[in-house]
Amino acid sequence: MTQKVRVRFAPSPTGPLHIGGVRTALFNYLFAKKHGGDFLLRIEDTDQSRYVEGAEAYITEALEWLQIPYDEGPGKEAGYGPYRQSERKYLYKQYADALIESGDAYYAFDTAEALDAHRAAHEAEGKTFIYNWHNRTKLNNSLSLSEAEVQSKLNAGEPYVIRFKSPENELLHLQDSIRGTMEIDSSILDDKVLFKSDGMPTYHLANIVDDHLMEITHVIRGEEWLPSLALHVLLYRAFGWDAPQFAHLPLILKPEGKGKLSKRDGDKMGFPVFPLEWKTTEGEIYSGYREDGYLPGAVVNMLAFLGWNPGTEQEIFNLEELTAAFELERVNKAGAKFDPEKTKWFQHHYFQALDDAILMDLFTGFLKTRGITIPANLSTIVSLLKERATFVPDLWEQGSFFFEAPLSYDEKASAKAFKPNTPEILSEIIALLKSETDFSAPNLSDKIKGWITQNDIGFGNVMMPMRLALVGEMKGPDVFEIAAILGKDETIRRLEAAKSFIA
RNA sequence: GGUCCGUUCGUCUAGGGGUUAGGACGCCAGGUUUUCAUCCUGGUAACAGGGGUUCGAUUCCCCUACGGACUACCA
Repeated sequence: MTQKVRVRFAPSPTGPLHIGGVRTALFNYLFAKKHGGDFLLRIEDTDQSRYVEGAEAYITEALEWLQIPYDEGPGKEAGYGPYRQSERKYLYKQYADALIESGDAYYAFDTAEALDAHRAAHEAEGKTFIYNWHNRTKLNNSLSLSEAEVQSKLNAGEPYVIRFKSPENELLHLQDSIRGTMEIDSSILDDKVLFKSDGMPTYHLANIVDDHLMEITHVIRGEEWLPSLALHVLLYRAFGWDAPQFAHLPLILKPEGKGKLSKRDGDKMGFPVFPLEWKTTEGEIYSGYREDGYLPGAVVNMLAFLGWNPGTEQEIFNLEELTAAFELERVNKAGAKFDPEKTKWFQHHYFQALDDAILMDLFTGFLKTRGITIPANLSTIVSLLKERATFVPDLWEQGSFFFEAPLSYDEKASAKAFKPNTPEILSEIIALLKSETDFSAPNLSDKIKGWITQNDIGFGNVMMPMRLALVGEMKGPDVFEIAAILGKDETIRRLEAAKSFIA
């Protein structure tokens, strides 16, 4: 029987979702959609002390912005909810109890201080303290204590945790869709806490129980979970449940130096590591791709290629194409250094592909916040500027002179372009323009170029001063296009201004 | 320290027992644009090291080095 594919993205609401988490969500989404399955969002908030206000809203907003919606999750109940572990709290204890019943888990009464002391003592001898078969009978738990003692502690309300009794001396064969088979000796495993003294399950228990109850078929998560895979597989076995298929995604590393990409790298190195901007309660701001002007399609495309590739030479993929091409088997094993430059390249591509009407709206919004009056020929201006831009503000950067006359002239350029005879040339150009009734770019081009050739003045002596007069720098679209957009009066005004500047 | 995972141009990667080791980003050069950017063309640049196995290893195996993750009553 083939089960319907069901995958989940299970973040912890401890802060903004970073790019690595977004990629995990994306791969889950792609895998689900590729196989006609469901993509669920589950909030893993079993650690109340780390709960951050607004983090969950951030997660859903980010997924929405990137257009990778979940089929089930908070607010989208589908019979498997609730989807926040804090709201499922009542569920977990019985499963922990069942494990005690079957002998796969036990009560432990060791205090945090006692455990710390053990760790310190071991460390002093250069050894590592592991709570498992080799010392659990010497510690304070239901394996070392008599039944009566355990019962009296329980009755007395003494705090306890429930630990998994990991097997000794067993060679485990673990399967991973990306890494193949791995062998682990169960003797090195420690007896992880499944149920905390505060009445909440740990990640390990809640995760397995929920994945089972929610009928998850494939667990696609970050490589940082690889070391707990053995525990999880053992847990499924202890419950007598079929384990889902696992896939551990490679890490995303920082662009330079060592280590995985972290919160602070972004703003330190000048690129966002978060999809959306995030403000901490302390007032710190972490920049986000959305606020920095990136298009969601570009971010998705970039993320998809971090650790995955289609095996062809195609690099530009929209969400539908990604869905069709995505295969877990083509995900890499090695961690990938994040490259902000490549992200810009994707952004440039998507920006160029942006619908002109949408771009007009975006740019209009930008101009309004600057208090610039919107000219009637804005669409012509945008079409001239678009290919020079990667972000909306670039349009302004590249073409502010369409809206404001230059206040100064680029020093190097003016030293080169403005010569003693320039005022004289400008005067003649002005005279020529004054008599012109057709102020279209092609006509202007014909007339002025004709005049230059006729008088044998040299193009550089006319074109450069003209550009400088109109733009202020040596940049921008064709001068005649600029003049046409500026119109007769403004063009002449700027040429006059340049003339008097030189004189 | 222990356990596990990994290692192809600077970066993302394709490939896989016999290849001129392919593409993309970046960078450099040329062309277009009498400016700038875009764009086009070309160039630069890699199989971590050492042992095996093999007629032949970048590809398979082992070791070393390096990188990373994990090692909480966090996820």
